[in-house]
Amino acid sequence: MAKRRKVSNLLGLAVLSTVSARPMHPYEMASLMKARGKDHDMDIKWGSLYTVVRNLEKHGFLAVEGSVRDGARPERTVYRITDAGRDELADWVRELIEVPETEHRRLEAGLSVLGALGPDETAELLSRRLDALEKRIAGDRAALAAATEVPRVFLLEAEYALAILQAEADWVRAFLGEITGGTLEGLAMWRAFHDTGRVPPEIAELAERGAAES
Amino acid sequence: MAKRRKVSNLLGLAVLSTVSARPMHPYEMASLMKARGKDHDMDIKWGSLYTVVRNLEKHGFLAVEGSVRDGARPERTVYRITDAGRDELADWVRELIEVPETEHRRLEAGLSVLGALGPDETAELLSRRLDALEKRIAGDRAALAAATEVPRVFLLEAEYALAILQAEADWVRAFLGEITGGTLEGLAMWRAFHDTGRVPPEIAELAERGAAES
DNA sequence: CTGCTTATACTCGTGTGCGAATACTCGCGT
DNA sequence: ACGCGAGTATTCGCACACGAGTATAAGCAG
Repeated sequence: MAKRRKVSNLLGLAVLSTVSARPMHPYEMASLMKARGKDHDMDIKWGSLYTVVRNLEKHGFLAVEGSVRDGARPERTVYRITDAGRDELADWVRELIEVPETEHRRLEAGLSVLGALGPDETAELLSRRLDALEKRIAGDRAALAAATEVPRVFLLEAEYALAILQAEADWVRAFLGEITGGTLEGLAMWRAFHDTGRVPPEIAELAERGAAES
Repeated sequence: MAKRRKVSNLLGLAVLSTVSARPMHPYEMASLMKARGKDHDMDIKWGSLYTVVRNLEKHGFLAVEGSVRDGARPERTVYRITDAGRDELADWVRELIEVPETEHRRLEAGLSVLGALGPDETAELLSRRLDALEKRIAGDRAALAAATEVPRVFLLEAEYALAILQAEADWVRAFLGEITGGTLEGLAMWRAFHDTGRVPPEIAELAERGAAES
């Protein structure tokens, strides 16, 4: 059980990584993150940024370098990373890389309550999802291909995200095929349940047991 | 921009889906969810349960059916779903199925700050991750295969989760191969950066640009 | 040089997620 | 007949996330 982080918001990881280059003030961190596509994988919430920075400081991962007054601008507090901060950063990355998360995918949640929808509507929705997915995949793939001058080491996240997106699209396509093709086992039951609100009781019980794994 | 839900915690979705069968009190909902593998995809936080139920009630998706005193037990409040609740449930599922989420994967975050680790350590960590992933996949696959009496319609989430897990494992395996095989473009640079903390400045700039997609 | 927009830089307040504590009851072993 | 652990059912309170608001400065159009 990975010990709970003092600061658990992943924005904190991005902050640590960003200030590890040189001391800077919060707004600059955010700008830098935004400049590289960081906001793409992990969108930056302004409200959280300052809270997170303050917490990182409280736990000794950041220290106040000083504060700069630039003309009449509001005073900006400049932070630098501490040794503890570097350790935390490394340790955090290690955990993220080593331990496969128990992901909570939204589609998974949706699929688990599909009873609320009928098969026909589901098929319709899934086909829209598939369209969106395919557009996104095409766009991302093009962007990746266009970045020829950038060494691949810097594009790993994007490649990984693309692979997962692709797997999702494949799964959705296959499932959609089974609904429209009528080959899905239990399709009739699903339709009946949606129309009448009833499910054969012995089946209901099976469903309870069914998902209770390992 | 999918309109923000009044109650955004996905636990609320599970609650709505569970009480849609018949009125019940919060603890019973949780037990039911736990009984089917719901806690597997979406682990139930006791603290959140009562908050979420109260919020669902506040927004008119649940209504108090009454309260039952069973012997000397503390009084239990029984909730039933309202029409608005059924609408919300259906609408929510529609959104989850139709709209591909901007997922925030933890591995993605890790990969984006890999600079903090060297290639060798990364390879080591990834190979551990791969082991864990493969064990999990084997286990899930076996559980799925063992549930022959359960119609597939009830096992969709598990199948989907498995497909994604498999894609992750594949990607990790390929990436790991590139590190250990030395075929990863920019590997030398990565190693140099980790050892010396320096990166050729023109490359640094490229990296900034690189990830800034569409 | 005046008024508008956009960027800079941050603070505040609200809601809520959730760990931990509480308290009572039932069944089982001894 | 009694103590104890497991199950039942819920409350509390803190810390955190983050939307929305604030205020000033720079750029630029007319």
